[in-house]
Amino acid sequence: MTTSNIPVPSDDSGGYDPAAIESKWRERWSARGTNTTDIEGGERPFYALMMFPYPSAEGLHVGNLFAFTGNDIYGRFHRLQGHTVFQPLGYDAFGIHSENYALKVGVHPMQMIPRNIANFRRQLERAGLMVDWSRSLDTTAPEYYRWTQWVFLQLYKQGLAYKKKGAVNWCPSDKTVLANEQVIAGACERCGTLVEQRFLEQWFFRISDFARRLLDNLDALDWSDTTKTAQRNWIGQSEGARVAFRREAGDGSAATGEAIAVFTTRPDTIFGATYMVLAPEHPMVDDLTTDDSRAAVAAYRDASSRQDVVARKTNKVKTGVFTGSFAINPATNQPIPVWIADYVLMEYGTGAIMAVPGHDERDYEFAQVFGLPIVRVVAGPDDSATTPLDGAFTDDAAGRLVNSGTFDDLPVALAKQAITTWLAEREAAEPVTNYRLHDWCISRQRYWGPPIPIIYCDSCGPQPVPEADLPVILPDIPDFRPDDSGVSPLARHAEWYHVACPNCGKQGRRETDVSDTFLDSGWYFLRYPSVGHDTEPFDAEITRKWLPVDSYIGGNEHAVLHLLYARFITMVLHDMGYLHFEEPFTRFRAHGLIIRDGAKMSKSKGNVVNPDAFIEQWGADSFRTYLMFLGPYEEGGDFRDAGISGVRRFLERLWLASALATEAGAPDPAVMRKLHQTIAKVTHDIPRLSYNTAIAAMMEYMNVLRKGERTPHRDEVEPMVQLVAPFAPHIGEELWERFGHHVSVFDSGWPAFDADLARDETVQLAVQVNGKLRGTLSVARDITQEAALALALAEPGIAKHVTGAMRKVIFVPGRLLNLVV
RNA sequence: GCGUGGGUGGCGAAAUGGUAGACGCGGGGGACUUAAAAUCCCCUUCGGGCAACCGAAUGCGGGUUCGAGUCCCGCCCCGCGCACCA
Repeated sequence: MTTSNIPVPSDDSGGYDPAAIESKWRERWSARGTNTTDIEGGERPFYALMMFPYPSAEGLHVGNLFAFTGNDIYGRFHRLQGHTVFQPLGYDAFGIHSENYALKVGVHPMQMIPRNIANFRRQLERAGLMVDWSRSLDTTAPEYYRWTQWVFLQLYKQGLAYKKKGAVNWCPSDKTVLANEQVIAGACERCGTLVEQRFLEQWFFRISDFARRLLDNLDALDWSDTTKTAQRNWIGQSEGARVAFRREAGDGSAATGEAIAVFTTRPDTIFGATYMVLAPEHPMVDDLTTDDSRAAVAAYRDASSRQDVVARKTNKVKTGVFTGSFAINPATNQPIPVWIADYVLMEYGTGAIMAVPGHDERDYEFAQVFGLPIVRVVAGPDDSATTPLDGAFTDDAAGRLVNSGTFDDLPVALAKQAITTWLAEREAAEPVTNYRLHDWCISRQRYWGPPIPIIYCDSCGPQPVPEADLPVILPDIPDFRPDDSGVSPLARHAEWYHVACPNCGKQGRRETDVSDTFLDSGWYFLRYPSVGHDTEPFDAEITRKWLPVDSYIGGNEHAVLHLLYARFITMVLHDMGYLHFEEPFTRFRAHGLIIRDGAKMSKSKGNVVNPDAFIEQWGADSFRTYLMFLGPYEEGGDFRDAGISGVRRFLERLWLASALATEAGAPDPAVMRKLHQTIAKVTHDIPRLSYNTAIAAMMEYMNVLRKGERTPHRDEVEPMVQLVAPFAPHIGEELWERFGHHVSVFDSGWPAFDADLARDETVQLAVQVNGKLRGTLSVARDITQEAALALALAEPGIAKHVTGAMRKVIFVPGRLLNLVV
């Protein structure tokens, strides 16, 4: 029993019992359909999307709840502002995570995933999220992946899906394809064997065709700059030139026939290109290799193919071999040797480079190892043409050309253009924009994913599965373990694998690869509002009303790939006329990470927060509010178990104040002033996701409210219930009901801010002398400089610091007075 | 290496160029209680002082400004991402 200076109500309506009111409101919301969105009729639609979770067997992670709660507050706030808010949540349940876990514990994913989802659903419901569960989805359900396959077929139709050989990680001991995350420091995570590259025929999407658009559209999006920058870097645009190096004919002159194309961002350094390097996999290598070099080249290519695709270490010593052939430098007309080396990547540019050891660090290292000539063609401010190089000189901003014929003395920036133009006139170069972005490999030689809807026919070639035949059901096979064939386990199931060719009817074979999980998540936001429409992936009218997504919140780990893929899919569907927008997420914010007691949470450390236990002990409302209070939402925070008690105390005080609130008398103007200042602060902070400061402001208000031995007035408390509701929805509903309302607090509107009520009549004016604080004055808000100055000088504590004549007075009305002496 | 976000009390953190440390945890003291828990009140950046007060302080060194945690230049350290991208 409380013995506070606030008297206990005589008709004690009971203390705050989170367990009781939370289960009450869970049932109410479900029975009343409070969280079900009126998709067709709702006005001012607002689509508040959060990244869907992978339903792990361990259950909901506190990081998931942190993310979802932040989104929930944002969505509930918009609902209170009068929007019809749609806040769906589903499960990203296909993929390597589930499959690996299933393999480890020996439970089939088709049994495991539904169990996990049921557990997630239970935990999510306890968290009090305003999720419309009638429109959930599960990427592993045939009614969902039917349309994932449909998306693949649309790209195929557009010529944006194609097959080519691509590198995969191969463990020679386990004889299986490994995902990149299963390769640790170049070795198989299971057995430790060094991983090799293998080249398999795989499906790719031509996302690189969209590089320019994906880059340019970023400017107009309301995304955080860090996310935009991450995308820009990933797309990796660079301006440069494609330069053709003709092969040397044997007599020092250029041969006719196919030239070697290189991409360079430094055409200005071409006079310093003293050799060339091709990637070991470059298609011209065979042709360029002379008989004398054939054995060495073959050995080198073999060795480099054995390297894993993931971890090519930066600081290793450069290796390579001479092909025996020469090419002609189009600037100097001199023959230069053609080498192969694995520091040149086939995937970037043309797979071949002109090597300028004087001005590129990698080329310099290589030239040092193999004794190749190093020529200076750019001089810094203190260098001459003959200043020796003791490393690559790469400071191009300060450089001028030397040893470059008629281009000597030109600054680097001008020389880039001049030399490109000069070479172009001689048909040896053209300016090009190159992108780092590669095409998206969507093939997975795995079981747990949507089968790629293609049928191979010996007569007709690859044929798309007709849309009417979708979905291509993933069969329930007991042995889903990958084997040493290098193809998906699906290939072992003849009854599934053999199928009639949709074109000629003869026996064909199904594609046995499944698609990347990123394809599942590349379009799911289009599906949510149309869940239940079984004849189409998304309904045109609903999509026009609800999309693009108004607000998207998710983890930084998806800031690059997932968002890029989703943008790409959206762009393609837009171009095909299915969508009226080409950018799916109008606004995106990444939330931070939760750590615990200063360390990352991990099972091995045993410091993983179990949300169930905390909700059990403290209630979901306290747990949610604490998660939002422990740090800035976009940065994350440090979970300390003891910290939650402060938030719980805050909610207890609100409960008590509501129970005591009276309608007798009038509200206190000073309290009302603070209330309206709090309304302003919370209204300002929520859209900025500054939840921690919004909560702090509400706590501050509660501290003001309970000062003095007075019974709070209803008008002082009731709006607080609305402010708190997005954070602590159950107590929000309960107190709102106890104030006599019969509709949900979330349909009650947001408390109105009254600037007149909020205005302070007196302010604390800081008085500085030479910028040092020497006192404060309690003065009228609109005091003049003269009056403030007089008051300040009348204070002995201030006046004593004014030792000489005042040279200057700085006055910031209502804030500060600075006397400069 | 490149990119990116940070560095503020014992701890989590606040601060449109204008009173650094709001709010909360923890700690100390007190009230209530037979007692404890809960609750309430006061104190809590550091140094000096009985105190009024004085001085120092936002990773380090400079600069701009009447005034800098905030802006500029040069460093150091930590987290995250990418990693030979020509």
